[in-house]
Amino acid sequence: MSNIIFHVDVNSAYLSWEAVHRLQMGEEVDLRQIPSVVGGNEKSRHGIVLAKSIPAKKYNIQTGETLFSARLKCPELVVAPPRYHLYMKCSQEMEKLLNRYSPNVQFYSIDEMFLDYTNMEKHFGDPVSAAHSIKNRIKEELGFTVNVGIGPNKLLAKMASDLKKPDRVHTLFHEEMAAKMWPLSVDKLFMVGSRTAKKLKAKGINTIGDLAITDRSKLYSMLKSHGVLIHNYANGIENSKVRNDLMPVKGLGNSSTFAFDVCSEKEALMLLLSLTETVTARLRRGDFRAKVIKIHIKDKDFYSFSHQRKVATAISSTDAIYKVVKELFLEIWHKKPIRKMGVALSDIYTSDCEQLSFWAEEDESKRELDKTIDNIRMRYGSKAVFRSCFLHSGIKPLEGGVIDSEDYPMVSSIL
DNA sequence: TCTGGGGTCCTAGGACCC
DNA sequence: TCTGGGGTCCTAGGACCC
Repeated sequence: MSNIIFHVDVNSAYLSWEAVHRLQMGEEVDLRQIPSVVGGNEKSRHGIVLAKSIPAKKYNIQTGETLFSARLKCPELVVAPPRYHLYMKCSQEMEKLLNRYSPNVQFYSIDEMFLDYTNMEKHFGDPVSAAHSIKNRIKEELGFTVNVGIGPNKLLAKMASDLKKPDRVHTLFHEEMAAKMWPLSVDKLFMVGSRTAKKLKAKGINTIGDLAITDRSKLYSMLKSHGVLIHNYANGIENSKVRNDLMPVKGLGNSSTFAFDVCSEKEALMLLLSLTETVTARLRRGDFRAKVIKIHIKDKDFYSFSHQRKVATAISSTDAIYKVVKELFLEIWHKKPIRKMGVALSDIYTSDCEQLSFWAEEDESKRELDKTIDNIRMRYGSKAVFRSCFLHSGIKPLEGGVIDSEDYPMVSSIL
């Protein structure tokens, strides 16, 4: 008995959601019909394309490129600032709608979901009809279009949803691979990015079909385990389950690109403290502790480097983690102006299975204080309490995280 | 007014142990 | 005397995804 998996992919997600919202707000022009993008704030150095309309795509505007370069391609380009909270809401509404078609819906990303349609025919008909029903209901009830890909596993369903866009249903079963997937350029395959594609093409492997018939041992010697993975994918082999439970947290981090390069140690440390506050609050919110603390820095020339340390006991307090963050920073920073910094935590443990240790108690009183502060922030807002060192510093006490358009980070100088 | 943020997984190489 | 081999753990960096 074979599985039927759907992959639902919102067409130009951020841009579609922005367009729908603006129409609802009474705006006349539909962003989807004109060359437009959702893009970050250039003054705060977040000026990249986050999503593009289909007319913008005709100008060869790419997701991730700078707004500066996008405007060179299309001077009349309309740029809309992002509204992440709105997009989260749209995503949740779509998930709710999909849950009416199957109890097993996996939230894969803000704009992509898998739905296990196996054994659902008796309720909603054959897969293609059900997919059309889903697609059309999303359009009618929520106002945006999606592609639905249907396949025997998640990989082929995802590849199917990526075929022709927008507002389409495609199937991609094993017997259809030769016609629908193998002629595509190898970089269209999930998990073949630009680096791998370049290596493959250098060896004359240009299409997914070429990859499918390449000798596995050759791919292994070229790309190690990743070579075997993409060889399987090129042949439609993938068997992970659609899972609607939450994935266990492996690590979490927050980073920020600053509006100005940071040159002083004092300012850098304050920003790191601010990032530490943000990420540790998230850690504690999940009732987690971490053993590995990592910082990463991107300097003014875009050169990136990182430094990490594993501590003996899993910790979660702002102070204990910041102490390590500070050490790490002082060990690697060589005075070069900083564009971006991040703090990331991994090797995560849940508090309930804590191995009690003599040293863990050091963190206990701090943790109580943090808990109190976390609760105040949750109840009265993130600005209700903050460390006095941030007062008049020009630095946000909680740096990092997604930034909505009305909430620009403003880091000038502490002097 | 040029280049985001949040993730996961893998590998190379060094330290260290027996 | 002149250079093992296996194993684990750790760090830094890089690949990929959205």
